[in-house]
Amino acid sequence: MSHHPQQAVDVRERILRTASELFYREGTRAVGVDLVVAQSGVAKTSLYRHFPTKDDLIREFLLREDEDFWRKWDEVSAAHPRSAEQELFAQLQWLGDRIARPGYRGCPQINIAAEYSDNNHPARKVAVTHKAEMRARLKRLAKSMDLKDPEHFALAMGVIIDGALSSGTALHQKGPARFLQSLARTLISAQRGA
Amino acid sequence: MSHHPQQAVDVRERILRTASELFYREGTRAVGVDLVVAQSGVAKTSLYRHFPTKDDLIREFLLREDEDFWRKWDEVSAAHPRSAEQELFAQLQWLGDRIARPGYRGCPQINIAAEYSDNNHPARKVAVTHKAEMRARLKRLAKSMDLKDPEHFALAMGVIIDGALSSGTALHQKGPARFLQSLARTLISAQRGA
DNA sequence: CAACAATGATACAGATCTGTATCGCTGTCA
DNA sequence: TGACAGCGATACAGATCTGTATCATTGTTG
Repeated sequence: MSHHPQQAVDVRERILRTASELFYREGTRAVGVDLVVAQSGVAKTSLYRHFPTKDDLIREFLLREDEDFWRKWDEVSAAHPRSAEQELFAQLQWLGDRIARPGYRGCPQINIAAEYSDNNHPARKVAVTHKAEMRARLKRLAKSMDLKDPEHFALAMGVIIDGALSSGTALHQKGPARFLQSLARTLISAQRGA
Repeated sequence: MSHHPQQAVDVRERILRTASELFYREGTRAVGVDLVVAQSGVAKTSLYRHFPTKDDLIREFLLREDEDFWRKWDEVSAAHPRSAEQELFAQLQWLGDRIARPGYRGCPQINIAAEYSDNNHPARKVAVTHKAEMRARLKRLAKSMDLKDPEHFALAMGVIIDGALSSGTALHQKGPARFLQSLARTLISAQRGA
């Protein structure tokens, strides 16, 4: 804690940042530790001092993604304390924007699940937890909106979000980003009307 | 053609079958050609005689997936000549069943896109074509159903299908399979009512 | 039977990948 | 000043991966 020299966290942080960018852009299996070392400008020894194995580094990469994702989510949530419906559309707004960004290359969690078939891979567990957290939050929002079946709404909305995130602009063209809110509107009115 | 000994197509077929199963189950980057050779019981030389590079083999794997997928689709389509709506629900039925199958490990096309970032990878092009074909067929169905905006329906339905296919039962539990038809019903009635 | 085409078996080249071992340097702090 | 912790640099071990070279074997076909 306070005994750690400042240099230490800088090196660790630089490695994780560089690795995260490369892992997301190229895929974790396509990026070797030597490339991470070269790009981050640290010694290979330092990488293995902070991350025992490459799998640990990959896991930390996904954990960082998780933190950033929910931090953003919480910010947006805090900005819409009145209406859960308004919050949902605001969440879908920045999700759509993210998908439409130039460097977007799919959902990190889904990509990891595609790269590693083993359910016991440490990074895969992080991915599973992420999706469960998403469903829990969607369910909470559905309850606040007084929808008839919050569980059903959360699962359906989760599928829609995954579909938009999964391939993004790569397999689809500009499509997914614009349809998130449209689909949510349809789902909501279906659970209100009749 | 008629000059080819029968053995030739058998060997090629055995290689492709084995590779396809391994590639889908473990991921293409996780499976080496040596494993394909060992599992299929052929000589390594034979593999490289029929497939110049591993990327070619991966591409053929996705092409085969494509063939099987649309053959199944066409069969179901032929079984429902009267109502486009009935056909759509039948298509979503077997898609849902496929997702719920024990060995299901995501959408092959999305998985390939996750594994290879290069847009010029031969297998990726097959994946992009596959998704475009899916949208085209959905749009045709939407037109037959006399929906207001077939293009919008096709894109939205495509996102939903991708979401259900992408992570399947791995990141979600039993969810996606059951919601395909439910979501389609909601979408359709939204484009009919009012 | 003889020519030939396809396969099998094996060894190997060359690259790449994860992880380790070793040593020297530097800044901190008692 | 002197012990020490963290980092950098380099070399390397050991495994794995794609792709090739070589040669024997088999089955078909004229």
